[in-house]
Amino acid sequence: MGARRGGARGGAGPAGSLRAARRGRRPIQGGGRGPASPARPGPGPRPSVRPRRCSLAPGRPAMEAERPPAPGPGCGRPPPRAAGRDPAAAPVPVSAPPQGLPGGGGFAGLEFAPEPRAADLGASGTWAGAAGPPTPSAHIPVPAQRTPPGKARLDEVMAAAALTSLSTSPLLLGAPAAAFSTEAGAEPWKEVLVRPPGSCSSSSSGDWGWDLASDQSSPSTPSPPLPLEAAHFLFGEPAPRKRKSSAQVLFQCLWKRCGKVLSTASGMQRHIRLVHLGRQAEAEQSDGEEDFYYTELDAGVDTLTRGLASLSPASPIASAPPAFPSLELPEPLARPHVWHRDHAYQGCLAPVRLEPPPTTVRACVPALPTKLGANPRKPRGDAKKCRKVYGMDHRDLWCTACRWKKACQRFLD
DNA sequence: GTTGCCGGGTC
DNA sequence: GACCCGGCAAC
Repeated sequence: MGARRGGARGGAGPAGSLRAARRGRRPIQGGGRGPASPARPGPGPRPSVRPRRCSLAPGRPAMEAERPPAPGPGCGRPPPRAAGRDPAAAPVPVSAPPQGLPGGGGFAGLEFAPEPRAADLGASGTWAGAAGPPTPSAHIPVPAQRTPPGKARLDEVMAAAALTSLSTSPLLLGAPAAAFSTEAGAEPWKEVLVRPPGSCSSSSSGDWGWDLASDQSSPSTPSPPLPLEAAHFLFGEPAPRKRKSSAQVLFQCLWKRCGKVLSTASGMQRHIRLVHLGRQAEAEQSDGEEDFYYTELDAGVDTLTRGLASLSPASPIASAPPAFPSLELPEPLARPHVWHRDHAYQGCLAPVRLEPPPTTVRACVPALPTKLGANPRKPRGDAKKCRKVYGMDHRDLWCTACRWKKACQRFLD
């Protein structure tokens, strides 16, 4: 390290030479400093905005590795991996798992994936019974042997109930099948998240939501489709993990006594703008600086998630959310990760998400009264930073702020 | 010793 | 404003 610095500035002789030294270091910026910075696009001018890969989950694999076994009696299906090795399921052909949803968790533990694909499954004969065609069950062909015999009935009933409720849900009726297709090349979350910034202006088309706070007082609100997650809350069940690929990102308003949940960031911003900021929808271009307080409730679990409990009390973020009215998400779902776009560093915001360019989505709470000045220096976050995650060797993967030795913008605390 | 990042400098 | 880094404090 010292050597590096020495080269940089230590020999600072006359300004000219120093400047020359710096110039010489320029190409380094990408990583010349480190031993490797292979993938630099070119010697051209430094791009102000660099293509960023999705860094949602630097540690994701680990996360998946430690995914807990499917809990409880609700669905006694063993995890897919185990299924392959289960001697009882030995005769199952290799092509078996349509259940091969990674993580096996399915949507809130309800394994409806097989249902829309019943035809395919039938063709490939992958039903665990394997003895014959899918059983002419009342509603859906539930894999019989996947569960202990005693629980099969319960599963069937639950699956039927779930599907019944699902089939009546406007959301799901309207949702493309891709939303629940497995891999199929479709990444449904993209469709949800990567919406053209302007597209949200066309009425309230895609934005459904409900107001947690006002629900109790304003019965006129059309009851939204009950998300499975919510169903699990209501029923007091621990919500199993959602499938990652279908991770449904919700956005919850953090304004006091609001708690509104919307499905899109743009919708949430519009909600905040209209309801809380009192702006008209067209005002989004107004000053380019707006404060939104909302958090993302994401079923996708990543290592950045630490839950609300782990927020340091000194953290402004911790004090930001006024209240989560009644929404007590199980830890893996409550994702305090909030968006922050920083003008200065073009800090990475979580990739893959498009937001109205001129607005600033903030996690910090400049407008709310906070204990300012208590700590001149921000307490060090315990999140992994770019340096730690990517290492010095991949400095070009760091967020800009990290490269500039500023507060990391990618792994917010 | 390492790491995050503030403060301040250069361009 | 973008970029960079010395140096400090937290770990």
